[in-house]
Amino acid sequence: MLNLLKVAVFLQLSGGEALNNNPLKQIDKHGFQEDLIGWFEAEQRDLPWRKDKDPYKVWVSEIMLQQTRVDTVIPYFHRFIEQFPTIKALSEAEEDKVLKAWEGLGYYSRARNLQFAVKEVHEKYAGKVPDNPKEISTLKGVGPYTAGAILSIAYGIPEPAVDGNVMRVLSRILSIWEDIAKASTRKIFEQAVRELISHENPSFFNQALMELGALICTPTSPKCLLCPVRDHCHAFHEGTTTELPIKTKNKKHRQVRIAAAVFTDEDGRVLIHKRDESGLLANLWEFPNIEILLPYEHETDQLKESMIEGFHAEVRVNEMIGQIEHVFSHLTWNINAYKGKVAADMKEADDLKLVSKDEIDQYAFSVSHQKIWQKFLESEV
DNA sequence: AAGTCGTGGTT
DNA sequence: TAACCAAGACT
Repeated sequence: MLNLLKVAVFLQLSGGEALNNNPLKQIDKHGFQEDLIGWFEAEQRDLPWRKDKDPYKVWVSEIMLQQTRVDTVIPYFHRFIEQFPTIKALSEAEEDKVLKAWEGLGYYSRARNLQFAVKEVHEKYAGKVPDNPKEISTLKGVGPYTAGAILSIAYGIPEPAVDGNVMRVLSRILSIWEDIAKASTRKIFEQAVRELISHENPSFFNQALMELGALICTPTSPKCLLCPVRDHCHAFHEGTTTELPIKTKNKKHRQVRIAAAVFTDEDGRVLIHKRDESGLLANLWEFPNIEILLPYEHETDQLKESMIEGFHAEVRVNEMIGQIEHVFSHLTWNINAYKGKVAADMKEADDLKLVSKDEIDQYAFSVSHQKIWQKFLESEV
């Protein structure tokens, strides 16, 4: 017999109005769950973090996947788990090794927060990842999404895991016109998931919503004709799939002018500097550089002066080796890269080293500084 | 609430 | 090609 029980999904909209003043969305909850999970069982991608339910591996994958594409994460995940296979292994690793394993993946505080939290699990929780919302949410780097993802996927606990996919998919299915760019909107979708989630298989339910968003219910040109739950989709029936979700656009970011130099000594060793422990590219290595303020004059002199003030390093700045544009999320670096010379007897420190060219690849650099190094190598040919 | 925090792929 | 986007968290 068909189960045509309709379940009212009450949405607590922003503004705190009473529930019965809000739009009421009706959906065949069990039919939706079956269609969604059935599709996921048949069509899910074979991904390395889906081979078992090890909470540590689920955790690592979820951190890596934050704002990062699956195809990008896969090779990083393989290498990371090979190098740090357990909570104990990551707990005991040097931070520089962890950052090196994360090199190129971006959002580097994720790596440091992950290791910090893993140490806490190792010491405070005897190496067992917490299996409840309260404790797991206290871990550094584990926010509402990641907490729900680990709890549901690794432990089968019916907690919402609302990411951008889930908000896009459910905004269409339930016809929710709230602005998903607002932080407060996530709660509306969490409440919707709490009412819709399968208690028999919360893991597949959550993963299926995200998989559907990645493969079918895409931001542009959703493949509605292939969608396993289009019969349940309000936007499909109303013809509004291309209008949802509502997402206000962000304003354009600022430009920052940078002068950087690869300084070598008489032995060909290269001067590198470790960045501050907070802020942009925290604790990564870099080639000495400064931000150039208006009126953009004498930048090589400014760089030389700052090397003396900052490091007591006497340097000479020579020819430009390249101009690099590097785009971050919220700003763009316009880098003028030079090469130069530094005295071999310069005083080194924990955050300032002279290393041979062959040793460079042992240090973790951002992609922006890898581009500078590339220009230097080209200039040496 | 809004800005910070990376990178590479897509449109 | 410039803008947008991708399994967010932190301040």
